[in-house]
Amino acid sequence: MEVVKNSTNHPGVDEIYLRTREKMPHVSLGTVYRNLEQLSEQGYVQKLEIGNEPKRFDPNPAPHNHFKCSSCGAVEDLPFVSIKRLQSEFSESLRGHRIEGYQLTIYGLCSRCTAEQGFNGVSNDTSVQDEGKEGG
Amino acid sequence: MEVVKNSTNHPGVDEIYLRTREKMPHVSLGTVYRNLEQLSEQGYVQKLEIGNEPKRFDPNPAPHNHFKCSSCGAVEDLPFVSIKRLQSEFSESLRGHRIEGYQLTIYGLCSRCTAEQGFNGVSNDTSVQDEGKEGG
DNA sequence: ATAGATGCAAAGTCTTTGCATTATA
DNA sequence: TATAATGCAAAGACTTTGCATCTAT
Repeated sequence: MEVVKNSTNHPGVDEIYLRTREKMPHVSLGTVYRNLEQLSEQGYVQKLEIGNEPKRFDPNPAPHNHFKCSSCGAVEDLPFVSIKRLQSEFSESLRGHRIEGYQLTIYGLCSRCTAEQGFNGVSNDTSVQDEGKEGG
Repeated sequence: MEVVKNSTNHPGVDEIYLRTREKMPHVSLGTVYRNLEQLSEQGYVQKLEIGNEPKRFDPNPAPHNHFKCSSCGAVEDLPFVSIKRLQSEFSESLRGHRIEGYQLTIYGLCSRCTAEQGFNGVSNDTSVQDEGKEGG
């Protein structure tokens, strides 16, 4: 089972199921769910919950962040940001709280989709919307 | 319908359904889902997708972040962080990407639960785990 | 033989949808 | 009357679970 997750990017259960069946043609969905759950509990893989999409699994169990392309759907890894830094960002709001972790997903177009859609060649440092705009 | 969301914190569909029924005893779940969907599309409320929990709705439609208490389940609001700042954090990884938005949820114990559980009186600036530890 | 893993399908949770009915302009 | 919203229940997507069977010790 573990080989399946080590071989791909951020597959969903359905993809893992199909890939597993290529090697074990009569494996069942239930088994895939059960094993994936177990593997993530044991820290071999990381369960990803992005929006309300079906779960994905990340072969990298270390905490890190993600970028989700809203065009092609690809999920990329982003580095982990120090919780201390995060906390200083929200120090007023989080006074008295005990922070255990966080989940950050940035949405947008990946570099390939950005290029394809040809937004006047904008790139990372000019394409950012002004904050407070894109939520409404 | 809108009064329901303005009256509470971050209710789930089930809670909104129950509250609505107090005033409109024969409203149906389907109607609640339909109207909530519509209200969030129109920007009156904000749809919240935290982990793989059932959807919640936030009366505040402006983009902002959230803190989820892993003990009592409460969801608190956190201020919005400039996308520009976020981006500078990940400038290397996001080169060429077009950023549209992000979703950040911090997990932990809210101040009430922290106090109740009495973790040696730790507070916001000493309770943080060292980064890279809490994920496994 | 025993303990655990698996296949299969049923069940569960949350959400969406079809359609006749009801309310509103 | 025409248009849109609603109730109700069925259906849908994703996930979990029960149980008999199979595997490995």
